[in-house]
Amino acid sequence: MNPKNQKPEPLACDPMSLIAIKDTLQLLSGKWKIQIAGLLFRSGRMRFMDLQRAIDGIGVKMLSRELQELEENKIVSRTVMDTKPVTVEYELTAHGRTLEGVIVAISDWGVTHRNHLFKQPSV
Amino acid sequence: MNPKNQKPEPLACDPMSLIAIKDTLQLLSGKWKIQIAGLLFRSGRMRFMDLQRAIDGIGVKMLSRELQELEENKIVSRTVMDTKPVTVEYELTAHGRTLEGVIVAISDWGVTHRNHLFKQPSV
DNA sequence: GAAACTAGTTTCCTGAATGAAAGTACCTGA
DNA sequence: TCAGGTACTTTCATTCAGGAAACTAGTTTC
Repeated sequence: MNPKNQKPEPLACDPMSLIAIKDTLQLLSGKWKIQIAGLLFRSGRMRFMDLQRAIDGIGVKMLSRELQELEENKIVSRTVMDTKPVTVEYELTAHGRTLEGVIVAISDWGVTHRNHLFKQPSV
Repeated sequence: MNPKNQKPEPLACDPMSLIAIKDTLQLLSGKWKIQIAGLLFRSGRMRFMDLQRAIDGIGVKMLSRELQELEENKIVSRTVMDTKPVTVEYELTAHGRTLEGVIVAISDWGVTHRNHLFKQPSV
């Protein structure tokens, strides 16, 4: 009945913190969400096109989609401005701003350990 | 010559911190690396099968591959023990332990904001 | 009326990520 | 010698993330 290969029961020790990590990662999944949040954290409100210009390599589709998901999860708020032509501004919600610790930790680690990254490149 | 759709030049303001975020995320990319690092951070040395048992849902292939990538990037060390049958132990390197801030920030945020997660579920 | 700006959505496509299962290899105890 | 444990690797299949380009839609400027 048991297949030959390993299919272990999870250990009783599945610590809360592992589940918490999983939750957070799921919320911030994808290539761009943390970058978007980090940018909004530093820059405050930003418009759609400015976000695209600031985030190297992102296309409109992914930006649109990631913003939608962040909005659904109350990380980012979306405000349609009464301008001609309409512009839309995005910013972190109060809840989104609680990600400060995560954003700063990730950013700081990247800065500090740049030399060590990716098998210690010749940079 | 310019296609009709938007393909903006990146803004001059492409802050160091955004690049740093990108770097860190690339290093920790994939579904499992941060979970693995978080587990090793809490538990110290662990063997292959114990890691699999502790991480809900991971299969042998992914565990093997993620560990290899973490090892290549000097986050995790791999030690073959002189036992019968051979066992292999993994632990964070000194460099891997500098991820503490990242791991703790992500874990803490998940714990604190569990109620807010995923559109404020009925949990 | 054509071009260009705003902010998207939709369609189509590709490559990467992931997973299940089987195979490799070695050793131990019944 | 056969089941079962260790630790993987390989193969095959599938799903999904991501990207390019076209398209919608309203407004403004030339």
